[in-house]
Amino acid sequence: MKKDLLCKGYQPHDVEQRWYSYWEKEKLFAAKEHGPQKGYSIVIPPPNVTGVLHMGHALNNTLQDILCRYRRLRGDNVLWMPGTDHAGIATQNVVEKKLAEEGTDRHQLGRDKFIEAVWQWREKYGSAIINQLKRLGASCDWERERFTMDDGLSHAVRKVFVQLYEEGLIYRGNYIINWCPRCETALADLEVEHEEIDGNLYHIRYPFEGNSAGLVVVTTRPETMLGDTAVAVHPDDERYHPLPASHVILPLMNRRIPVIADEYVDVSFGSGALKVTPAHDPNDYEISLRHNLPLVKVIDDNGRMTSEAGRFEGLDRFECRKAVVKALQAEGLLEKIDPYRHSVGHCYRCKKVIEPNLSRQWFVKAKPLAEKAVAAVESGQTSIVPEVWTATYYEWMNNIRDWCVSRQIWWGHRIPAWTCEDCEELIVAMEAPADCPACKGSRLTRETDVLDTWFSSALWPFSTMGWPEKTPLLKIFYPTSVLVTGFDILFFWVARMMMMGIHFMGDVPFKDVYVHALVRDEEGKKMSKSKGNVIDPLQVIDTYGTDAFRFTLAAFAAQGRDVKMSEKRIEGYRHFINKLWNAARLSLTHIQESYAAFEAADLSLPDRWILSRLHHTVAAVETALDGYRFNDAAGSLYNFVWHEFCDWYLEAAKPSLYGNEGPQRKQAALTVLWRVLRDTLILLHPFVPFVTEEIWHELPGAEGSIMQARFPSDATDFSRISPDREAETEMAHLINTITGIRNIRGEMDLPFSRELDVTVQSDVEAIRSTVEQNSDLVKRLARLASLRVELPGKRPASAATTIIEGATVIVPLEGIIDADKEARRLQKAIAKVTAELAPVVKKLDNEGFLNKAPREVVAKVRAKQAQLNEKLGKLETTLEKISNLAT
RNA sequence: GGGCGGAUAGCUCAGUUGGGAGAGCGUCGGCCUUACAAGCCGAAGGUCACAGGUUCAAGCCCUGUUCCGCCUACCA
Repeated sequence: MKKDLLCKGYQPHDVEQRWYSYWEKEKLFAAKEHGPQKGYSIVIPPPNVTGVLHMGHALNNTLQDILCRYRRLRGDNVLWMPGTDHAGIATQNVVEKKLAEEGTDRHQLGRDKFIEAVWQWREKYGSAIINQLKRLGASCDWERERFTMDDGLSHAVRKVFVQLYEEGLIYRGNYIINWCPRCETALADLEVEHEEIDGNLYHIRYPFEGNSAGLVVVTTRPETMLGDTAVAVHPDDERYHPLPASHVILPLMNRRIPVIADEYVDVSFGSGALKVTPAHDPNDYEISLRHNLPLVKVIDDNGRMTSEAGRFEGLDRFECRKAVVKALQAEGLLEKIDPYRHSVGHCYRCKKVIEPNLSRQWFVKAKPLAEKAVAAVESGQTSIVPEVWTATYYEWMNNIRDWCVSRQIWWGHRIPAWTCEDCEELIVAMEAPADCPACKGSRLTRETDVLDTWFSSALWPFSTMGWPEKTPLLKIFYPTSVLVTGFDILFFWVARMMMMGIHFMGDVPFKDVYVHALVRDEEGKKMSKSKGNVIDPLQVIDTYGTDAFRFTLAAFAAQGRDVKMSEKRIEGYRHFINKLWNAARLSLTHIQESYAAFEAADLSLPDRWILSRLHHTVAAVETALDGYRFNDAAGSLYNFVWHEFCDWYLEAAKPSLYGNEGPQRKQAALTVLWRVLRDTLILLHPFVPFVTEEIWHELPGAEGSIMQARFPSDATDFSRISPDREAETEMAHLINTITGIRNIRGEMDLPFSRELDVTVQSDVEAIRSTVEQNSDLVKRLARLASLRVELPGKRPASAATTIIEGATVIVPLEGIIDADKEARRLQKAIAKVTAELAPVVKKLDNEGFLNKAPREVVAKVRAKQAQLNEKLGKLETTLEKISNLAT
């Protein structure tokens, strides 16, 4: 026995480090670029370079790793493509914060220097999350690690941009977009988080010219009134028939603005009169186009009031709101303020209130791309699992709007567009043009905007594989086998990858999309730093070990339900790892070599039984993983290892293993034990890679890494293990007998140290012979002095009795048992059987059931009735006997 | 406003074509039985949210209600 396994408890720390470096050194994660094997590929959802590993990453990457390790065991050529995302806004924010601490900012540095600083930051901190993924055991092909800003991917981004522009699928224009005054950039609609906020509805009177009456408009953002260029009413609104006046005077600004009629106005809201601020509201902007209204921009890109805001110039937008309200009150034009709960958009990066703002931006025309992406799912080229998400996917895709892809930040892929200073020609090209193709002028200025981060990640499945080159990787691994992701980025990322993949590769980016749940805290709340309910995966790994953590994640990853995580649950699965460890310790004290084949004739009933159970477990794990039912796979393994292998098989096999039954039996038991342990380790390896690798190297005959093993059902010797129904039935008889005796022990307070004499009576030949042939086993596991097996007949009056299927277990306890107590025990059992019998009888009394239910169902219920009746009869007889003794 | 999901044992949750209500943790009782006290053996505990319907049969299918949660939306 090796020294590592002397430890009574599994110690994960050095084990994890040791084997991870071994795997890397041996290049066991590497995908092959040629060879006969089937390709299986996953691209990692690239974490932000600024990121630190959180529970979401842990779940996401554990599931991917399980799939990759499983497919390797199945003999596939696996590519798990790793990498990180440059995360434009997030990274820029981090570096800007750092600059602020150093007393400078990006404007002082200038664009080039700033970008250099970001790259430096990335060199220094960008690999943090990669190392954290390694601690999780992630078996990515690290030598292929990519970054969305590296040369190859940047080239792909430019290529895609230029082609889309040339195809008319990218355009530039002035529109109202979501502007974050904090980040000083435009955002896509998706990047705005709406939140219900308690605000106010301000009713403001706009007087007519030379007439104080005027119209009342309502708004939640009074500061925008400074930019109003009209008031609109609905053309069918009779209250305003005919229009009361052609113009009103905009308060505070004393601007004369028209009253117009537009069908957009909702007559039921407020007074039915709508203030129109074209530069700061998307709907108002649309109205302004229809009526040729001027645009007045009163809020600048920093959220401060512009010179167009008159005396409010320079005020912050929220300060201005207060000032405007105060000024209106002073002039008696503020009719009232009602509390009003409404939804307000916030920046998904910095959480500040976004401002709809008019500016010139670049857009992707999404509709034509989305249509094909919808068709691909409808036709089944890509399946979304669980299926409920397909509806959400369709819903969004079918209502998709153009995607604003330009960002006014510095860190990102700079848009490959140039404007000619002389003739204003717009040139979009892969490389900087030498001169203007229209006027031959040489004064060209490059677009300063960069692209949305999600633009480059939309290309991830093919850009990481070397596109636009025709690489072997693309040939073997595109489309990828599955994308594993959380539903929170279904639109941000998955949908856009679908669009880009289909458009540029002519094929979907993945065959399956497995959408997993979110990890929440134990109360079901989203984990967040501000709530303080965050569990740090790295700390969990330190405390409980990676394997325990991974198994917990897998066991709770049921489809369609969030994972509620608590340390207590992880602790429970640590016990499981330890159980496995100790089962291996026991096994390895006996196993001396690899035992290739077993002689069927030498196998005991428990031997045959555990091999049969192993067969079923292999099938269950396979089915579960093929259907992304990780919790089912984990559950099957947990039950097999703990309750079948440890609780029954190992206990049953001990005498054989210790040689008490002769060398032949010992050899047979060792052969089975070796085989079951080996296959169990392989089955478990995708879930708990470290402990299985550690044990593997102690297992005689196990060559190399467990990663190179073959999955049991694919192994050439697996056919010798087959389901054995006879063994399962016979073993059930033994388990029933032993459990029956233990039950009596427990309920009659008979300590384990007290050996009992037991009689088993049965009129079923098969049961009698099974129990008889395995009487040593029953005696040992039930702790008996003697065991008699006989036909039903006489029995001692003073005894405790348990009725099991097909037999009666009798524990004579002359002078020791309490007759009253036994009577109560029997009465309880009778009550239980009676309760079970009721619905069965009811069914059989029902003619409809007898006529219409399938024959086998009726037969099953009849058998159940017979069995329960027999049990009930026996219990009643026994009770009668004992009652005669009771006082 | 639109859409989706959830409600099963004290807690957290499984339950895949409708035919036996399950697990883990917790609780209670008993065990130092030569791998494991991070353990072993046993027990208790549920009108499957509520009200109807379909069916011979409903946790599962249909309708409605209540309570949570999430996504989505340009009514100021």
